[in-house]
Amino acid sequence: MAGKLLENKRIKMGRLYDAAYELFTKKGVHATVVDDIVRHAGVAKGTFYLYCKDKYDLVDKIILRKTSVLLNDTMKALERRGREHPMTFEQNVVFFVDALIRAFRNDKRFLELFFKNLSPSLFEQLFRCAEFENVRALFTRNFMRGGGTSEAAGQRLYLIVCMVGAHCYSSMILQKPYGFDEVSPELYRAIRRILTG
Amino acid sequence: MAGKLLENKRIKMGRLYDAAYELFTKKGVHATVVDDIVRHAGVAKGTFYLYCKDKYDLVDKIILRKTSVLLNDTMKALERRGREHPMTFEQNVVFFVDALIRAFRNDKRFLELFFKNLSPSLFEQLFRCAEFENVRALFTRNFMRGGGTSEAAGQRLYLIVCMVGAHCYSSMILQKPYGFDEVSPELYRAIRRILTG
Amino acid sequence: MAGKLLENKRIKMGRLYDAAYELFTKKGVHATVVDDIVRHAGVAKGTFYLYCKDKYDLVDKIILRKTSVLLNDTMKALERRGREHPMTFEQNVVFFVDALIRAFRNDKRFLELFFKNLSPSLFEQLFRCAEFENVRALFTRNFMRGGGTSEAAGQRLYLIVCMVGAHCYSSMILQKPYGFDEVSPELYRAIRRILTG
Amino acid sequence: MAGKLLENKRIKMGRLYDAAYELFTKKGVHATVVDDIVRHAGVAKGTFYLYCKDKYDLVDKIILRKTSVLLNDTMKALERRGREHPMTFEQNVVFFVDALIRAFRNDKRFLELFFKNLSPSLFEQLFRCAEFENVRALFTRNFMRGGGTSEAAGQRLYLIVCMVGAHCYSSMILQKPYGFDEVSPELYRAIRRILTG
DNA sequence: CATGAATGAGACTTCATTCAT
DNA sequence: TATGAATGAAGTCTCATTCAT
Repeated sequence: MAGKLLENKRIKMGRLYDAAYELFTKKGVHATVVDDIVRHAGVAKGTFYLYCKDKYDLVDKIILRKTSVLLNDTMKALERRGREHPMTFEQNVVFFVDALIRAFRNDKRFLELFFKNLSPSLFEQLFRCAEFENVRALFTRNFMRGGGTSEAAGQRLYLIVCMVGAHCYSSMILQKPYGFDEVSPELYRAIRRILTG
Repeated sequence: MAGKLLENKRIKMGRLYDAAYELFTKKGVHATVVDDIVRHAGVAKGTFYLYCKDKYDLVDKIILRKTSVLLNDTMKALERRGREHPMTFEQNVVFFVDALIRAFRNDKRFLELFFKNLSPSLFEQLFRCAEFENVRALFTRNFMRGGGTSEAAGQRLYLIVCMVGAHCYSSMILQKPYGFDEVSPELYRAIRRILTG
Repeated sequence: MAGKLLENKRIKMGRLYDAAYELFTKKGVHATVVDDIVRHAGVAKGTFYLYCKDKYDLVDKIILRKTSVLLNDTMKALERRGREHPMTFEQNVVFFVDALIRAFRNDKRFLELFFKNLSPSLFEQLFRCAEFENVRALFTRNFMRGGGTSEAAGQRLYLIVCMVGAHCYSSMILQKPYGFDEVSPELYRAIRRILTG
Repeated sequence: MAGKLLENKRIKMGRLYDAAYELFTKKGVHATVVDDIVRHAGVAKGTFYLYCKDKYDLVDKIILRKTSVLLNDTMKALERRGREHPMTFEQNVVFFVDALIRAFRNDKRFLELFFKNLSPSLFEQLFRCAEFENVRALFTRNFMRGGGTSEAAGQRLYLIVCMVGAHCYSSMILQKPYGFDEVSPELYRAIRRILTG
């Protein structure tokens, strides 16, 4: 019995997530009204509030889930690759950055949703999630093998993520002042220069 | 006469800008309603729509004006300083980055307003404004003196701005994963590494 | 259960209709604001828009309903009367005209609301409604018994309605150039002259 | 000097009348905003209120002027015709009705403006205007020559005007339930039947 | 007289949220 | 749990009218 109810609940949530994701990325969060979401999800309006505090809570939940999956997939790919060809820290970072860039290119609407809705509370949750912790641990381990400190590892990775993230957003969403590919040589050069020496 | 009317118009606009800026940065754009703005500005609601298409138009106008002023001030300071102590490209960039960081630190709420409301159309306008053009021209000139190409100059400066901007936002607004000062040594190191070699 | 909800819905609609009718006829449509209507009906503003597209949609709905009821009542009275005393076509028309005039006299404000808000779309709906069809059918039947064509029946009835309607409006609302009763002898004479011969 | 100023005033008024007439008949009175009128007339908004109490006052003025001109022209034509071929009362009425119908057919938008904006105050003014008085006097004179009373003359003419006016409005504007021409034979028959016997 | 920027009441509408069923 | 009608605060925007210039 309980299993059936729980299953039902998962289905409803899933329908809400999918409908909301579709609408948020297509029309933006502000322009998407709860009515749209429940109509597309095929549930009643009251049901929405059974599962989410409000519309913005749902945005956070969606970003969090999507991001976890993205990080997890990338980590798995990184490990698979690492087992076949042992990689340096630098190679690791480049592989990781490439994976993120590819993910964003394939889903620019998610890129936009992500950056437009970063809030302290969401950021907080992101940093607490297990997937993120795994990523950080891996890079720190690798970096320290090369003689660096754990702090430097984290910070350099962080600065690179800042640079790459902002560049993705700027070039893919705002489409100014450079196209993404145009800057690629200088971007990879900058990444290497930050990591080495 | 006409002078008085024009003066009056400038005053009204100014009051609207100031009130809106105060409210947008304090409560956020979404939570600020036009009624608040006009009440604080001491003008009638109709007057608001005499000057702006809507609330979001006013956000853009405010960011545009604030940014122009910021760039302009920084340029002037840079020139003043340059006349006293001739500087290399690297020193120029560091001076400029410092000025922006300082501005953001002094007004974190503007930092937040800025990054939360970057839209393609606003970005477009920013890049067309004269102040921005001046900045780009100066750096390109300086960089080329050191033997680099105009393209490399623009792109490196752009990547640095991406990195610094995202770091400011992340550390000052989201306050994760690092505090601003904590990362400073690595940040300046990264800037130098990107610019040189 | 559903019955209770449906019942509730009918009550809300009814309260809106009654409040709006009262206000429209008292202050005019233009001067009646939706806020007034919902305040008098004791429902929320949102509820108003649950039932009507806008204020003018409600005007149409009210006129349509009132008119249907009026026609229906008159038809029933006509039939009752006809069963007791078989009537000629002419007597039928006079009976009908009398009923309409009496209705308008008793509710001059409805008369005004009706004529001030006749629009092509409302007229269209009026002509499609079942009650109207019944009236037309009855008269045509009666008229043809006297040897006339269906076309002549409809058109003569129509011209009489034009004359009587305009006279009611003119004399009762505009109160110029004649009072209603003053013209009555000539009016009934004109009706008989149009119908006969 | 004074002449020049007066002349100027007449020009302004004329421009306002023309612009307003155009807009009122094209978009309706409600949808026409004072801004539209003054923009089309090429005068300032304040000027509008120098000449009219408000928008509805201007509607009345326009209808009054147009109607006077229409009545006047028709009277003149009637007299011209009467001098050539002496006419009976019945011929007079038919000539007059024909002229009105023709005028409405040529300018259906005026027909609509006229009937949608008949108000007690406007009606009052219409009946006081000299042109209207002339029409009434002429018909009464003619009718009394045939032995009728002045009252009957006025009332029969009035009932005919009611019938014809309502029929024009209904057939030309609402376009229901009959087209204008369809009913013409019955209409003229009804007019004759009302007038004679 | 002429102007048009400023006014501000108030129009219409939306939509997140609640709650009786 | 699930529903969806009802809510009403809050939203954006209009436009007739005024008044300082």
